[in-house]
Amino acid sequence: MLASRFKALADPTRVAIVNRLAAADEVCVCDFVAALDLAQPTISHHLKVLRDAGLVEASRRGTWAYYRLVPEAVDALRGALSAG
Amino acid sequence: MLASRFKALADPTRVAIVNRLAAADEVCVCDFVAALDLAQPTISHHLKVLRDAGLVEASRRGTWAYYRLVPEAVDALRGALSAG
DNA sequence: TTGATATATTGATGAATATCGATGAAGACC
DNA sequence: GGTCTTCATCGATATTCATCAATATATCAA
Repeated sequence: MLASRFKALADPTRVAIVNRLAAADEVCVCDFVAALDLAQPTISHHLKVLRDAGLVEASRRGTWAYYRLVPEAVDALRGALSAG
Repeated sequence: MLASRFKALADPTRVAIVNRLAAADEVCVCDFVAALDLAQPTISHHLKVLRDAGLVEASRRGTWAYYRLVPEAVDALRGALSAG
């Protein structure tokens, strides 16, 4: 659905995550934990919400997990805000 | 804030309201009540959420209230989904 | 195998939210 | 004035959500 994707952005922490991902291609989870002032499980929870919404995807390389935006999903949201 | 505007869209009913407003310039509250299958106070509540978020504004003409989108606010959301 | 580090999941709790019925406020019409 | 219609607000309730502590999983190194 569309609202479930907007719902994934209905939180300051998750907007901050998406902003960082829009700026840099890939971001490590550890960077989010360092940058946002929240416990690690909380960050992990927010990343899961964004993953479940299809807005981001993750790849694991060694011990680290890297997240990036899913451009089509972001485009879909942009489109929903346009007339038509 | 930005997330509070996304939060205003984090509900199917409110996405439907915004969709209708994007299609027609102005929509009467009574039309929302007729179209969406919810009680009138519930519609009124959702319209207030959108008003508080600055996404829509209302004008009263006689007994009826007409709602329309605030283009700048919608543009701000679109912009937040773009890089930069 | 043992230990250390990086993420994810689970469980609990307090706060926020969607919904409705009842009520209030304000205009239109007799 | 009195009544009807339209919309907003209030009060109550059930559900959802953000957060953390504790624990689990996974990878690497020694």
